[in-house]
Amino acid sequence: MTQPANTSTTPAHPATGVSFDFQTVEPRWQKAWNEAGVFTVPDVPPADKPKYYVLEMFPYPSGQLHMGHVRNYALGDVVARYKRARGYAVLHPMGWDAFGLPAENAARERGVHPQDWTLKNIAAMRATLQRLGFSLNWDREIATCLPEYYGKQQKLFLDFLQAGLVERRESWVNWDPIDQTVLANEQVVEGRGWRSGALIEKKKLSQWFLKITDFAEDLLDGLKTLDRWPDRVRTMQERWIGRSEGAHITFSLHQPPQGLTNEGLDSNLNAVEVFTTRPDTLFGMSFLAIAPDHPLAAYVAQSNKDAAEFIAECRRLGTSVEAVETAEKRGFDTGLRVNHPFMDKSFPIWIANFVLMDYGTGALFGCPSGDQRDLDFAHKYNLPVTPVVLPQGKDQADFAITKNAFTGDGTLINSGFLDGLSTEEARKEAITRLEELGVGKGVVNWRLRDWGVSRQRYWGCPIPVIHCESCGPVPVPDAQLPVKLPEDVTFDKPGNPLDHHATWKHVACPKCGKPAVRETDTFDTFVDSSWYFARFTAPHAPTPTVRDAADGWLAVDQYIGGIEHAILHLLYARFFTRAMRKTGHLDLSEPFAGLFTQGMVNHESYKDAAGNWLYPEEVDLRPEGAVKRGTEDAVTVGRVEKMSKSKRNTVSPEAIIERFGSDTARWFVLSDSPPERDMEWTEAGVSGAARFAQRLFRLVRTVAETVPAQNTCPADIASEADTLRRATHRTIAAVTEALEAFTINVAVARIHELTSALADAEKTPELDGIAFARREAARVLCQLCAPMMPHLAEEMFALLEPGKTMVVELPWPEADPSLLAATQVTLAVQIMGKLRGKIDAAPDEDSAAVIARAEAEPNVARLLEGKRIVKRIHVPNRIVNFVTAG
RNA sequence: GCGAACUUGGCGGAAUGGUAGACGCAGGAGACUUAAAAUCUCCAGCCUGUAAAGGCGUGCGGGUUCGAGUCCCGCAGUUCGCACCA
Repeated sequence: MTQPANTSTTPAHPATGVSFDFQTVEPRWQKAWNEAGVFTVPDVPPADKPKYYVLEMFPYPSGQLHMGHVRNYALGDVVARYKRARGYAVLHPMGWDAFGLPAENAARERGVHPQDWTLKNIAAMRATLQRLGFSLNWDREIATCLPEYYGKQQKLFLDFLQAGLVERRESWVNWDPIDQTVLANEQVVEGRGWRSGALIEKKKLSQWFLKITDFAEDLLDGLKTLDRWPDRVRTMQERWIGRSEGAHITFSLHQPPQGLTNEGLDSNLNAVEVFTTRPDTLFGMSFLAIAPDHPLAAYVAQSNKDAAEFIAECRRLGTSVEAVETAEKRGFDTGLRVNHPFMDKSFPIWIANFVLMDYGTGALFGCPSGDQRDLDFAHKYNLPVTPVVLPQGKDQADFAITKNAFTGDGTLINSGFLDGLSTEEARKEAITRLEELGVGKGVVNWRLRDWGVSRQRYWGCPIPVIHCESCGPVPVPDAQLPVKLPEDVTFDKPGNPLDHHATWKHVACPKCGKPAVRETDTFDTFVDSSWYFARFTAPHAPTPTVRDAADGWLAVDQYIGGIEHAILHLLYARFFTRAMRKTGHLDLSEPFAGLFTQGMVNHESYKDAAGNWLYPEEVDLRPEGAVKRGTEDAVTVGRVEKMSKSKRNTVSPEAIIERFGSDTARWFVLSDSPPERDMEWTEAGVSGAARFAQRLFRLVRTVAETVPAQNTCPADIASEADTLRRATHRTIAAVTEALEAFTINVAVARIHELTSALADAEKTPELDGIAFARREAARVLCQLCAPMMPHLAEEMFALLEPGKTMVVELPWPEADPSLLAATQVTLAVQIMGKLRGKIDAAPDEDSAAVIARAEAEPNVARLLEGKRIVKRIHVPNRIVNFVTAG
């Protein structure tokens, strides 16, 4: 569906006003691009071009595009337009991450149906994106909340189920006893439900899990191949997956505890299995700690009220790791004891609030001298501390552990048969001995847990399963897909509307035909975003993917989004890709070959005297201080922070486009700050960007109107013309390099420089060759700024070369290598590394001549007088450094 | 608490181990204008000095090097993530 480059026409009459009239010009070029179909690509990439898939993380349709989106999509559009100009077939689609809690909150708060709310938001945000002129394939738009998308997701889930990648098991959720609903971690504020204020409890529910741990090793190994990902993201994922080598150790119970009988005691409760990465410190043990959710804890609680009370308290902490780990370390002594595997000693079993049931075996042995948490715990409850690792260079006689545990490597002491061994040797020896005794073994443990995907919510993709009393959970047959969300739901009672829907829920079992009920849970919205990049390659196909399309376009060559997704979303998408390969939907492991994480858009915050937050448009910034517009009341300027509704420090993209135009908005978010870093939105900055756009437009228009066109460069040109030509070609090289390196702020700076050079040339319009050089510079400026300010670029180019092709159809300019070489270089002359003068030299000039000239430089010669030069260092074209003595 | 990163003029930032502060914003001086806006020209890290020049300077403290914003070690501050927000 792409159009040949020479068939499109440029609009007949570019703006004729005194300056760049963005309000009429921008929509006109958007129309011209669309009519020429320049951004449309086929489902299977064309054979005559290399393909390039650029994707920005799709937005959640919250209602309004915000500046963070503008920055994200402006960055992606620079890449898309640049790669297009470099001759690639570019896939650059857009969609909506349209399921999620905010739609349900809106339904409960304002009585609007989640679907209406979402679709309305999508329409508003799509309009803004289109106004911004991004080079998107709008014919590929998807929304995850439409059955066309989520029905295919249900198919994927059933295929995963078939392939053994899905399991049903119990797990803990945050339960709000008043609202009778499950809460997300973010809905739990200081241990209470955000709406009801009730103390929340952990509750166990049967839920669906995707077996991401099946791929733990592969997900870890795959990170090594992702050489176009930021190191920090790879490191974070590596830590998250968390491969650790250690041992499982079985501690047998010392004696049946008082008041407890073995009756009802599971055989594995006769012993406690722990995981440790430090079997070498086993002789330093002083207690054994189990998670509050450990089966043994539950067993103790049956007959011990205090234990039950302590466990209940721990449960009120909620399910987030952060809550558990920041809470004060507390424990409860069960009175039970375990035998030490190597020593004839027993140690107490504590229930401790910092032990996680989800990690390892939910139990650990405490070695206070070798672990800070264990040490703090030991001090609090008066448990003994035995040092077992002696740091290098310390003497055992005066080595003691007081406030700080020693976690490093050293030599084993107080450790029986391990004494004298290194930490590493002791680890191996301890495991060998445990295995010989049959009470332990060396294991690889993963921090990564399986992915619980069940959510007790309405506004999500229904999980396509039917529960039958006789058959158990039964997959919905393919022919009955998609399982559509019922639209006739109400949010007037607490809980999930699907759960109390009269008809939707009750169906016949597909297997036996008896009455059964649908699964009323829906998928975690991370599931939706785990495969959308693949769906974009064949967005309207009846199957989740079409292999020719997916194989042709994937992997995503450049993925762009916020650092906040560094772990979960990216890891889930990497897992889904593997699972989809296993089930035949895809044929690759790594979905995102290149990843770029952009920073946030921040803004100053403002407060009036009463402490109320003010919107930026309510404030006048004056040199003598900020005041409230209209009232002149003093305003306190707060810190620069992430734009947020609660602080009212937001700027609406719509308003900015209205005032300054899309190109200015785009140019500003790309200027100044490096894309990966946070940027500050300022009024002064955006008006500066607007001034530059107008200035560039005026300069190019002057060239178009006053400088005659010339096809070839005259043989003899004035040095001013040569200077401009060199600036032009250096800028092509520099901007190209900057765009390749994603340092777009540097590309912007180089374009500023060439603009100034073109302005300088206006002063000498009569010189030989200057006309050619000016037209060349103007044309190049159109092309170089086009990825950032595409409308302005088209408008200027239409003035410069009327009736020809659009910039969007021109190939990227090439720098002439003969114009890149410097004709003269300036070298710094240093004495002992301090700058003392400068000299000029020919490029790559002979060392001896350069050094002689440097030594003779007056200021250098003066300072060298009476000193002995011991070394002369010459770095060609850079510096000369004299090392002196005495 | 654990994990990851970031820190350079008044501000955003630039800088293959080689002239720190490119480019921009804000500021100052001047030109144009009846005036303002807009535009254009010039100045500008801090300290001493008329100048020439010199001293100091990339969060703080050490180290490697002829030479460190850049590499190494330690510290502080800020930001992000922590599995049911997306």
